[in-house]
Amino acid sequence: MQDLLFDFISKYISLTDEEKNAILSLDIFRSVKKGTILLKEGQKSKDSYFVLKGCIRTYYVVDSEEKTTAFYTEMDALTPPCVVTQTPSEYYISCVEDSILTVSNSGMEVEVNSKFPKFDTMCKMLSEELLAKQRIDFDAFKTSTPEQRYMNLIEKRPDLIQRVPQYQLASYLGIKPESLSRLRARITQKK
Amino acid sequence: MQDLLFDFISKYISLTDEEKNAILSLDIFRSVKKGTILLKEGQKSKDSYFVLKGCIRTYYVVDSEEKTTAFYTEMDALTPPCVVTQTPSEYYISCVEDSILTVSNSGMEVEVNSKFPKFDTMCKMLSEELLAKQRIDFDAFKTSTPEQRYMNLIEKRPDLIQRVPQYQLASYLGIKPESLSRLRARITQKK
DNA sequence: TTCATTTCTTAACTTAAGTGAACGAGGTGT
DNA sequence: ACACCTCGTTCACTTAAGTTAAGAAATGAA
Repeated sequence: MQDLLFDFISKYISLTDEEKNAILSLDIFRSVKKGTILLKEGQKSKDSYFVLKGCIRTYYVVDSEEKTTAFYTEMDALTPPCVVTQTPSEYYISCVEDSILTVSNSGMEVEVNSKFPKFDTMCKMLSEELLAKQRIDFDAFKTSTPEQRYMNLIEKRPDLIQRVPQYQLASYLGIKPESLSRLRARITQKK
Repeated sequence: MQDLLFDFISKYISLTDEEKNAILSLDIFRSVKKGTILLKEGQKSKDSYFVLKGCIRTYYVVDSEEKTTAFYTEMDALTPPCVVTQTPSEYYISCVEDSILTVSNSGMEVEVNSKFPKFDTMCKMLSEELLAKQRIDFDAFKTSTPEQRYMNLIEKRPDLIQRVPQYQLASYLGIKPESLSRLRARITQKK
């Protein structure tokens, strides 16, 4: 399981065995059950996550209704905005499936970064890459209809449609579950 | 005008006079006329922008129709995704108003970063902050209606409504100009 | 200023999403 | 087996956005 993490890191920087051991000694691997809530609205947190296996989601509760805004699956990294801004969280994070994650707090990051400066370089590369990716996603969302967004999802992340409940997918697409249901019926009709 | 840039930088790191001079010697300040196109679809580019004064926008052309996805105004930084991914640009960048920008290419960044490592630290902080901010914006967009998005815009960036044409605002809000017109009429009605 | 072009608004009509309600399938726990 | 609950689908109805077209207002250039 560690190898998944090191393979990921190796796309950005190369690590010596010493550095790998330093990371392993931090004891950051966590196994979490489906349904576990990792972060609640209003909580403060310094934890960042990296998904080795499984799926976690972020959602807001508005008028006692869940609004799912993102899914993080294998090899996805998540640093909640509240960690960056040092304010209480606006949203929840919960496990969609039984998952294996790494959980690292910002204190650990500072420590590792001061020992191994190239770690800082990786963080910079990673966040620049994620910023660009997220920009592309946001733009695609803005410029397309719910139906196009769904088609795009089938193309880009077909696994999500299988592993995630419809009502969570619906708000991820910016619509209500009933609309997603109709939209799906419309599409199968066309074919 | 330089002071605006240095004030911005001072929020992240402190610069010596030597460092400031190194930046100034790069000759990165540019004055651009309204309507100037800074980047075209299909072009490759290594340029990042920082807006000192004025406003620039990014837009896609889909079915010969402009789809504006973002506005960058005073103290906003923009590194186009194509610079990060090293692929041809998917979108255009153009000047909404006569503007003063800094334009820096990734080569210059590498050079400055190797001389002054703390510059790297700033880039990391900045992109992490922007990633978090953009995540918040994206989530707010997904979880709200066009009308709520417009109200949110009045609240958060009232200047945009004054300085940007309606048809550009419309696609920024994910709707057609006619819908924005109706939506506005609906709101003034209510009051 | 005048003319031409672009931008914004209005209107009528079409299409799709929101809403409220009902139903059935599948799962859970007792 | 039973009741219970969640989830997905369907329906009828409402509301708002997309579309097409026309005209008014603003802008910019000659």
